[in-house]
Amino acid sequence: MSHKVTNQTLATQRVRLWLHMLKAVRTVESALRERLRKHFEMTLPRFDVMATLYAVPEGLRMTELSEQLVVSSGNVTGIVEKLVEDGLVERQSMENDRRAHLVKTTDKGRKLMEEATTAHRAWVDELLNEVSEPDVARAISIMLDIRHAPRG
Amino acid sequence: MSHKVTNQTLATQRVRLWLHMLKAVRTVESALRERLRKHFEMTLPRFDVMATLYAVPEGLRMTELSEQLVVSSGNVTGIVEKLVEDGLVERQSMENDRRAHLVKTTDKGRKLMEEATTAHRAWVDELLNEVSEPDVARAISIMLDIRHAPRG
DNA sequence: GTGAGTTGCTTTAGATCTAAAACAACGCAA
DNA sequence: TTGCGTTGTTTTAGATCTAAAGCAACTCAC
Repeated sequence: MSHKVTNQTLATQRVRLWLHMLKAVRTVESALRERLRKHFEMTLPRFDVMATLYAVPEGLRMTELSEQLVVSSGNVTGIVEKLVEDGLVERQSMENDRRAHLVKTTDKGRKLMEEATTAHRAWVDELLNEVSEPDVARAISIMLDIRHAPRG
Repeated sequence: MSHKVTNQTLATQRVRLWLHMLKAVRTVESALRERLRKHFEMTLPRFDVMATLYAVPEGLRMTELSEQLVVSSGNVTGIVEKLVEDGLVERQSMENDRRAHLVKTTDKGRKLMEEATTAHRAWVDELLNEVSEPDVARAISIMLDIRHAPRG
């Protein structure tokens, strides 16, 4: 049955892809982490939160942050706490729902991210330098396919 | 200058790709973590180490493990320690280099991984189900490009 | 209105992680 | 051989992370 054989091979290839995705992500993360620490004395998770907030001046709720970043809500609580201590973000209670908090960057935070996002963009461009424009588009589409696959 | 504009757009697209890669990886990791815990009472990092060792019966040194998995050596020390406690792997001192240790799966570990790798393969196949065969090949190639990019 | 279920977030316990220091073993030039 | 830089791992301190429990606020059918 060539059908079965084909599927098995495809499954094997998908596992291979998965492992390569993991390695690629960890390699890039490692490079970004090192540079963020060196140039901005900032950790990668904190930058990720800051960058997400920097892109949305109105601010985001904790839940929205954790969904955007695909991390647990408890995790976001801790990171935001540190960022508040550093004066980079501020939390506001929401009038229509007293359980929720709106998190937004402070002036200090925006000032920092003005430089940090520029550097980050350049670093990512450099780290993904080998990926051509058509491949970038194709890869984005594939990553979206993966994320939106029907979950059993 | 169309050259500059083109490059800026490409840089922006590369950042977008990077963010999509992160989300895709975290989404798949999350699904795998949940299933590993449910079906095998095992964490993802421990499975990753086990799977790497399971593929190499002769065993691997700590450094080789950390390079394969793209994690710090200190991290591997901790994970392997837990796996030894669980009787899933064993450490042997190497005769030609007394600093190094060879880590290999035990019978118990191989027995477990016999089932676990099968399930894992099926899960990954399901989670990446939307990715066609040509796209899988393309994506693998792109991931390799990223990992082997010249590092500044 | 009110009680049950849901939601938004924090807390807790415990497992990863990294960076950097510490150490012992190695290798090799002088 | 002896000194010294390198290598392989572990240790340490501290920052993330997740899962799950805990809590308060919200919703909505009754």
